[in-house]
Order: sequence, then structure tokens, then C-alpha cells
Amino acid sequence: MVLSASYEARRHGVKSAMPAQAAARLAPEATWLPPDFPKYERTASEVRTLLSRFSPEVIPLSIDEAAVVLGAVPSSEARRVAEEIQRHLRTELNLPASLGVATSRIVAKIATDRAKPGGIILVEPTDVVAFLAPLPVRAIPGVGPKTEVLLESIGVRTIGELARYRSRDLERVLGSFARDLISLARGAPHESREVESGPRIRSTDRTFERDATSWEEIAPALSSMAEQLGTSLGKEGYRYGAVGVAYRWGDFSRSQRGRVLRAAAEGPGPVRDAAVRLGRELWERATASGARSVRTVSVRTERLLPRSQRQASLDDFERAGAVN
DNA sequence: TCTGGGGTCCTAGGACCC
DNA sequence: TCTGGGGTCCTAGGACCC
Repeated sequence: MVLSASYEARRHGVKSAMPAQAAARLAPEATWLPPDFPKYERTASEVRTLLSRFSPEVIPLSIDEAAVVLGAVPSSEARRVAEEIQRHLRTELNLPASLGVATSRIVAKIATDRAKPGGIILVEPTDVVAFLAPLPVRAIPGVGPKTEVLLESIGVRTIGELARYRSRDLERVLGSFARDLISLARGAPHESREVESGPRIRSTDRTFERDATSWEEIAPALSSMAEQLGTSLGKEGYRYGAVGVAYRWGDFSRSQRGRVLRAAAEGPGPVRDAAVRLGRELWERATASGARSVRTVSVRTERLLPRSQRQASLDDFERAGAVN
């Protein structure tokens, strides 16, 4: 599968998430590189350190994106900082970067996408509506293929058309997402709430070379994946409060089963036991009506909590003498 | 086109509580 | 015997992002 494609490869029609075979047909002369995620993590950390020289508030959005909060500065100053960030990334880390500058993160993100490759786009506060209006609704983060089809079915293709829609009418089609879309289109986006730092979920997936058709094939995979997950979380100092198992079936549909633990657990044992139990329940329930094959299994831990942050237990209250 | 391995957020129904 | 109006938590599934 293509994880990322250079702009040269993209000119041949190669895109990320494309099956490797299809990409090879489009660009037979392409150079293929295996991924090196530890390297990307190290680099992402260097980039965040560099960015923090420009603002105390750096919000990582993904491994290769971050928002830098500049506060209330004139747009000329914001542009200067953007240019400087781009120059330092180039000279110190040898990295190209695209930057968007705006008065909200979501518009800055949309501008960044438009600035690729390697550009800077600054959207003046008074230009937000005009900047967004001609763009397709798909330019909005959170609008994917399904939402695009829904919007198209009511005659909305661009953000400008979205702005003219009545919120009440759109809510019938899209639920609460409608309000966010319309306020963005009208140039007054609701800034997403600050997310607490630290991961909330940790999961691991494994796709079988050949789809598994028996519990005996699935159980050892679940068991070893869960143990690895529990061990690495333990090394990072995390406990977990819920465990889940999911199957991707041969027809690519998904089923999942999860459970909240009675108390936060730590290490490989509890997650392994829970994963095997849940996996078996899921398997038995799904195969009761006929044979099925599993393509991918995944094990998930949720409600992660740093070890230092102990979960309160009844004992704590008794010791403290707090009675209600 | 025949699909990897991570993640986040939202919705909806049911159980249960006051 | 049938009846309110809230609220939270749990579970399953879906859409989306990189």
C-alpha cells in the first residue's frame, strides 16, 4: 500500500492509500522506500521543538502537522513568522513545509492544504468568506466521501453554497455537524475544544496472510498482540481502563466487542485475558449463523491513564475519612 | 481499486439512577 | 397500575484523518 507519494509520483496519478499494485502500474519506474516510523517520530519531535521557539503554544495535529498559536499580531508579522518557520525547517532540518495563516485553526488548515507544495497562504480576517466560497466541500476537514454525497444530493457542492443554506434544513441531513459547517462557511468557525494531551486509545492490528477460518488460528494472534500492547504501554507508564477486540471480515465489514474493566489495569496479563475472552465471544456470535473468515484482527486499549495519575478507589476515601 | 496500521470523534439505544 | 423528566454510563457502529 502507498503510505505517501512524492509530487513526481503524484503526477502519474499515484496517491497515498493506493494499493501498491495499482501504483506500480501507473508509475513503473518509481522508487519504492520502506517506511521508518521511529525516524518519523524523532523528526516530528525535532520539528515541534523548533516550532516552540516561535510560540509557547504548539498544538500537534498529526505526525506531520502542527498549529502554532501566535496570538493577536498584525498579519504582516504573522507572515514574517511563517516565512521564518519555513526557512528554519529548510536550513536546520532539511524539510520542506507548507503553511497556512489565519485567525482560526480550521481555516489555517484549509489554507495549508491549498499552499502545497511548499507555499504559504495567508488569509486576512476580512477575506475568510471569499477565500472559502469557491472551494469544494471536500476541502473541509471532516467532510469525506459520505458527507460529500449527502451534500451533493441537496445541491451543495461548494463552501459558498453551504453558507447560503439554512442551518435547520441541513441539520435534518447531517445532524449537529451541520451547524459547524455553516458557521465555518459564513466565516465564523467554532474552534474545536482544546484536547487534553496524551493518547486516549492504543491499538494494534494484524492482517493474516490468508484469512483465518478457525478460532484456533485467531486465538494465538490475539494473545500475542495483546501481550505486546500491554507490555509497551507498561513501559511508557500507561494503565488502561477498557479493552476491545475487532475483526475485519473477508468481505471487509467490521465487528467489534469491548468491555470496561472494573479497575484500571497494567501490563500484558489483563489485556491478554480480556482480549482472548472478547475475541472468542465475538467469534462465536458471528459464526453462529454460518462460516466466516477473518482478514484482520485488532486489539485495543482505551481510557489510558498515566501511572502517576492513580485512579481513586474507595480505600482512598476511607483513609481520608471522607464520608458522604 | 480490492483495500495497512494506526488514531479521533460522534451517534444511538439500553440500563440504570435520582 | 401506570406514570415524568432529567442525567450518566456502556456498547456497537460509522465517518473521517494521516
